[in-house]
Amino acid sequence: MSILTFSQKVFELTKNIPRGKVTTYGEIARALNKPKAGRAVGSVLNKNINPAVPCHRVIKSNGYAGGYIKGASQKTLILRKEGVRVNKHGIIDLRKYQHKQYF
DNA sequence: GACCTGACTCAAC
DNA sequence: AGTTGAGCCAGGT
Repeated sequence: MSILTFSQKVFELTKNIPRGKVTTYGEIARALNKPKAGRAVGSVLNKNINPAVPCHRVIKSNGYAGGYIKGASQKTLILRKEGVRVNKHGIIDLRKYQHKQYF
């Protein structure tokens, strides 16, 4: 049993994602040994307001940006600004930009 | 404690 | 290769 709540762990892992890289909701879930909790991860980040937690770097497993408190368009805008290439269809190449430290 | 919600995922069409 | 539906989980009511 750990002292940190699920939410706290999600936030901590998200903080570790470097600029110019991304990870997926599912990956964070797997890193927490809960491979099927991707949806719960999204629910947690949905409430994030802390700028120290770069939740815009967490995207869907299919390459789409996914949701964002300020709108999905803002999310892709910030990612591009950080050097992540997002094609005209809003798709991000995970093979190239995914942060793999959790493995 | 049952019920509902959602920034998800993946196998199966 | 795009869509669909069922499964799953934490949190809030």
